[in-house]
Amino acid sequence: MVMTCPRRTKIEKIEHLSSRQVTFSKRRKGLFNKAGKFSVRCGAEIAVIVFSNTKKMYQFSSPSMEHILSRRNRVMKERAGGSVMESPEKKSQHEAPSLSSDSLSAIAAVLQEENRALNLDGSRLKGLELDGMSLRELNELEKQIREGIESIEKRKIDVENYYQQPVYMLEDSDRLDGNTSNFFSGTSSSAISDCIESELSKQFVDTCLHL
Amino acid sequence: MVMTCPRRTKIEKIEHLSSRQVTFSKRRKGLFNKAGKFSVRCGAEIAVIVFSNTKKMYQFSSPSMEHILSRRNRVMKERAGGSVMESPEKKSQHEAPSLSSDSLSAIAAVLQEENRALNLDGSRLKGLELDGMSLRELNELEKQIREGIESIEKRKIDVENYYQQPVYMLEDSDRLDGNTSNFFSGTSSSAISDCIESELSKQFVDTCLHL
DNA sequence: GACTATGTATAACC
DNA sequence: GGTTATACATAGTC
Repeated sequence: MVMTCPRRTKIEKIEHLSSRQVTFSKRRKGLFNKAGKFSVRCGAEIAVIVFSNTKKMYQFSSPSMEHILSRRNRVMKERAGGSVMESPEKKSQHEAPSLSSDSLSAIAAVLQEENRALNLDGSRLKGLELDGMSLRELNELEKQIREGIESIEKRKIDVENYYQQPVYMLEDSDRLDGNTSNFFSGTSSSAISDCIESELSKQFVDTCLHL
Repeated sequence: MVMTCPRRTKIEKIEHLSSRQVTFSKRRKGLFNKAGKFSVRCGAEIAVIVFSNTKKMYQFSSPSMEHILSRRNRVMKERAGGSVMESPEKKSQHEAPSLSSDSLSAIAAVLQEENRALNLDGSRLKGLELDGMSLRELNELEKQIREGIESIEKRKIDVENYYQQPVYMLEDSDRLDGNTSNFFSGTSSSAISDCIESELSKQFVDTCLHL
């Protein structure tokens, strides 16, 4: 019988390199596992990004990483907008100032990155570019797609009924449809797109950029 | 003496709303705490982003979130660049010429529109924003999605077989397991994006965005 | 990489 | 929000 145990309560960097590396692997696995259970059990969306000492990157996310990061971008943009417009006169919008070349290029760059992410998301929903996805991610993707099919089938029935029914049924049909998009209500483009639309100040652009 | 215990091994969504919310808080705290200790003990950089059912966002990160996300962007960028079949000349690119404000606005506008379209595409593949689609279009969409599922199922089988490979494959398998998307097929969105990519790459993407 | 003694997280109760 | 019985994670050893 061996005296094997984690007796240390001290949270400090592990000195010995090799044992630090093995601990890294174990804890990473544990953390990702915990994150996964958390997301399932609480219906939450979770993303975890880890960089090891050896510069290697690992990531876990419950829906896709791109999805969560873009959702975060949206939130950050809202917050930035809220805090920037904190002045009492926030209703009185300034005349949209033209953006500097720097801001524009920054925006273009971010848009480009968002495009890349959106493209990847879209491709994967079509079953393309699946390289590098874990089994877990694939299952998640498949689940999402199957939910999508259900919505589409429902919608098809609605549309069929629409053709077969007098006009006064239209409203109900639309209501039903409105309920269909329950989870992602705010699917209006992206944070950065909005950014351009409202032509916000350079200050805000900088906020956007600290993704 | 009460029989209080977490006897459930089943990992499924908690039914009751209020208990799900309290569990969310507890688990979130636990996860963040664990992430923090992990980062200290292993000298790793960690970022965690959580969205609750109630749409609230929480985040934890060991250095700053911005630092980690920008580091991730850099990695993704490298991977995308690495897997793209680059023409030999492409390495010796021209000195990025600075673009006029006007051209940048135009580029941004195009990107924005592209973004909008991509967003809509993605949403529809998820069964959202189906308003205004004809029956024929819906059928087309469904067909595409079903093809996607087939690819994914095939891919899942591949990945499963991958896991069953002998030990010498383990290193790669571990990377897959860690959800590390090791190679990103860097298919740029479109001709326009490609064009912009070359124009912007050095000057803006690298400099401004730290991609 | 498996084992296991011990530490830690947490689900149901108050 | 505190407590506690149990499930789970993990550090050290083989």
